[in-house]
Amino acid sequence: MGKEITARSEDYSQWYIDIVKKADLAENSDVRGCMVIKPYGYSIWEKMTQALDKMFKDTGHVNAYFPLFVPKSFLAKEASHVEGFAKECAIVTHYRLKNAEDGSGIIVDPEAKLEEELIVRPTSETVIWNSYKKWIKSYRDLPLLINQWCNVVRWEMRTRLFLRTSEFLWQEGHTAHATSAEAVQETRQMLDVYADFVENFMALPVIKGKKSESEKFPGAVDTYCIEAIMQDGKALQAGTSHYLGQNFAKAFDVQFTTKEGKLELVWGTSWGVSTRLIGALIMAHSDDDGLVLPPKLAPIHVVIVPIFKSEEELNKISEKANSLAVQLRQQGYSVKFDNRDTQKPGFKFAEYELKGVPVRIAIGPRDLESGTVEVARRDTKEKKVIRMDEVAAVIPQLLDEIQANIYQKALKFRNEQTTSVDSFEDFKKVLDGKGGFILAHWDGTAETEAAIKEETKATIRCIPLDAVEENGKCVYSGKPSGRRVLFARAY
RNA sequence: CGGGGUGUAGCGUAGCCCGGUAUCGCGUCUGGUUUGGGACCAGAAGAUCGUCAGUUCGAAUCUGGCCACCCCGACCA
Repeated sequence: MGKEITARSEDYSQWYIDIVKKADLAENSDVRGCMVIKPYGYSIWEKMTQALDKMFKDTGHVNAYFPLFVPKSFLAKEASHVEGFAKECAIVTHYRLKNAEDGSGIIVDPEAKLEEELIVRPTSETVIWNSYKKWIKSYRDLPLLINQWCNVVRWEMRTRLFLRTSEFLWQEGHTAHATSAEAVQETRQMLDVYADFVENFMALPVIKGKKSESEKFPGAVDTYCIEAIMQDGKALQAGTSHYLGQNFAKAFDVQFTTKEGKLELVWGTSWGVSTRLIGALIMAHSDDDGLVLPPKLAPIHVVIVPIFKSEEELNKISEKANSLAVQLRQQGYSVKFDNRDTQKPGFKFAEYELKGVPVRIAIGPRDLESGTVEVARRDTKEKKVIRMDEVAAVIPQLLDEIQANIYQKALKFRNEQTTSVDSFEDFKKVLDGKGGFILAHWDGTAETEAAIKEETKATIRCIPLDAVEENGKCVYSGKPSGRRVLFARAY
């Protein structure tokens, strides 16, 4: 770890990059704005995708795959959608290279210009709704509940590992329904699925809410989101679920025949989460010794580190370690026995702490004599010696405890970092002081929202779904407001 | 695209003001001693100093062009 750089220091962003690199999760690619996700980082993504995919299937969705390329004309069909993405598109204009006539190397063959340019998908609404037009004819074809795991490209000006890269991995659900009510319900259901995942797997509390008009997804009628808080007090949008109304059905002319024989436009939703969640996981839980992974997403639950002087000693320890590993694996845990003789135990301890492995078991000569092991937990750094025959019973309990503890710690932090303010003075004071979430009254206008953003860099993260109705005055304009909304500076 | 900055070994850097073929740390390799919290000692390998041109007997250092990257803004999961 950097000497003076800590989870709360001003150089938080450097601290974050340090953790990503030292835990061996990812690195910047030589390709502009792109990221190489290394095996350990990818294994965390796999844990996430497995859990999410199961949740999607459990709510009736199926997976499919649609093309990477979006014809320019598709994108243009929904006016606000193009407008929203136009500034960050990668565009394919040619389909062939050739040797330059002057021998200067390989060039784009000017004769191989595409009739119509292809956009590398920034999101797939348009390609998918183009298919839906062909697939949906009758009420019997609805609802259509499809998810796709893929990569998308958004040509961002400035990028940051996991949080914002030109290309990223994600999941995008696209559904079509016969009624508005059903589509709204789907939108809300998937928001709940995301909140459930982030809270129960990532151990990160979130606030569910609705985006303001200016923050909503281009092409959506309503955008719902979950907002989490990071250790530096900034907010991070962890997932979004959009109610599309009939916007894309109109744009792609997707109509169905109702039971009554009438022709109607279908109602849509879309929802997604990305590899950004890995960034959230790091920024929410890591400490100055590295990553802290919640057990439910840890690629390795338990690492066993032998402490030995001779090969003979290692053999004796291996026997015990392997039998422990077998027991734990039978219970469904992922166990690594690190018997390398090229690194010392102290080095291994530090390395697995960097990687956030929740539980470490050390076995040395002393333990062989007394029939014990040393168990250390990553979240609190506590160590205790237990009998070897207790391991199979103690570890599952300990992992559950760690999962719960990490969540509680994050929840406590979130609560401490949430402040209600009633004046713009306090608003600015809190923002520049402790930061975090601010609950304040807002008059509901885009002008006020923009003015606050201009003056403070804080944005309306969401209008919380559980906001209590209370009469108040907008902190900026003094006009009446019926509820508090959530402000913060955000990633 | 505006404002600022930086390019020196696999990584991080010193040297640049005031020209004389490059410093230190990490890592790597070899040998030995070590091994219950990131080992130590000794040795070795590894850099046409981003790039092109200019000034000069001589350029990492001075001058100019180009390229790349980073930071701050605008944009964003």
